[in-house]
Amino acid sequence: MQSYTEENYLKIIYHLSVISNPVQTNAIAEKIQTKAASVTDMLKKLSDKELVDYVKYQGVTLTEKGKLAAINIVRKHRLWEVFLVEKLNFKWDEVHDVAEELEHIKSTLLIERLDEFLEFPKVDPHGDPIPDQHGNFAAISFVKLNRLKVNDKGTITGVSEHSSPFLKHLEKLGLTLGKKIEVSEIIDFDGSVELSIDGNKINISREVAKHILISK
Amino acid sequence: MQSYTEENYLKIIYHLSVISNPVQTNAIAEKIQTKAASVTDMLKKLSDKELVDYVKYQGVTLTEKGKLAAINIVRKHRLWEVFLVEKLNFKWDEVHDVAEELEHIKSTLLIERLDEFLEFPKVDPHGDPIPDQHGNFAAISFVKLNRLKVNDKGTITGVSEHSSPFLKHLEKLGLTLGKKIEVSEIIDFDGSVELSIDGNKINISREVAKHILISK
DNA sequence: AAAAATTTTTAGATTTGTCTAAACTTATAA
DNA sequence: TTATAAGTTTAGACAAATCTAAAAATTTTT
Repeated sequence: MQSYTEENYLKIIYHLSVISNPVQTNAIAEKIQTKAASVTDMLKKLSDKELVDYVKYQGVTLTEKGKLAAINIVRKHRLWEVFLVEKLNFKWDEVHDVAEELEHIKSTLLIERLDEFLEFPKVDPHGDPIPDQHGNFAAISFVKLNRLKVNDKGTITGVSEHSSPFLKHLEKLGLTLGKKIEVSEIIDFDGSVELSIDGNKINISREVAKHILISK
Repeated sequence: MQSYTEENYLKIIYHLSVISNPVQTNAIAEKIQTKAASVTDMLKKLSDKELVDYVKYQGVTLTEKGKLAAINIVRKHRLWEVFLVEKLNFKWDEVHDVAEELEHIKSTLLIERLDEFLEFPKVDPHGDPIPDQHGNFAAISFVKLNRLKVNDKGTITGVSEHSSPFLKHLEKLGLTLGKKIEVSEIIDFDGSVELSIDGNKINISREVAKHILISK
């Protein structure tokens, strides 16, 4: 069994390893809001427990065991987010911190019953896929909104940025999951994108477009 | 704000202080599964934070601030228990350990929304009252089943023992919350009680009867 | 390929909560 | 009222997770 802190490290390493593998000490330190020296200490510990493969100065990779543990935490986090939004009327920008705590509750029965109660959701309120008990994800295909061409259509199915200000901004613009959009113009000057949504036209910056995931 | 451990101490002191006040070091040590020396250390810390009044060798009492903190944890514990039983189909003997973890999740919004979602329950699955946001309990009156006389009638409204074996035993006998019972005989020899319940007659030991709470 | 910059690790200290063993208080009994 | 027992506290140590400062390794630049 892992401690609360160990679980957080595993989860962060998991998320970072999607971007680049092996994961660097400093990258972990930044995400976990701690110092590189503390990360080194923890990596040794996780390595002793065979949750990560760690080579001094070279970074870490999750072992199969570590990866399973990490995915399990991600599963719990995302199920709790669904619960908060669907059952307790939280907004999608309010769920992260609470789910961050709830994800560490240790009870297999609890999480399986919660999954059932929520009717086995496949994605969380940000469109991220929820792995099943065995750690398998349903394949979800999407493109970033900034990659679309003029006249391309699609549905908003996710976001790649989870900060509250960003999510509130999208909410205000009506850019929520499930909404259908069409690209009406791409402004050369700044790369910003003009969209049709709900019959209106709105302009969003390239920076915002980058973090909106679209499926056909 | 209190740590996870501090919260546990406050909760235990609260429960013990109902039985005898001030609360003794050893009583806490036993409940919290630790050594008296560790308790002494923690009492000093809680005293520094003005959560308890602590006099060396004399025991502790919760301050108003400590009592509010403790009741808030009890509130969260009991609301989560209701959630587990009502929404996730946990049995009443399965909820304690999970609620023990859930009670430490820090989010006022979460707990107020949960309360609303559960439609403001007044009691938990064991019949214990759930304090409101301000720490007020609804008055619940009851007598212990072993105090009833022959022909006395009443409804099971609570239990004063929360162990899984005890609760499973009651469940097997059909002695669950809300059930109406009538005392048909009290056996002098061992103090055991014969009850009518659902048209059947059953015999329960005095020890079991002591922990069943009855209201008229 | 040596110098400079960046990244990472080590060494030693700190905090929280725990422990054992010994010392001290209070309560009980002879 | 002294002796004994029970309960509590102190002193000193330890494990987990963190930190700072300095040393070491790696990468980048010149």
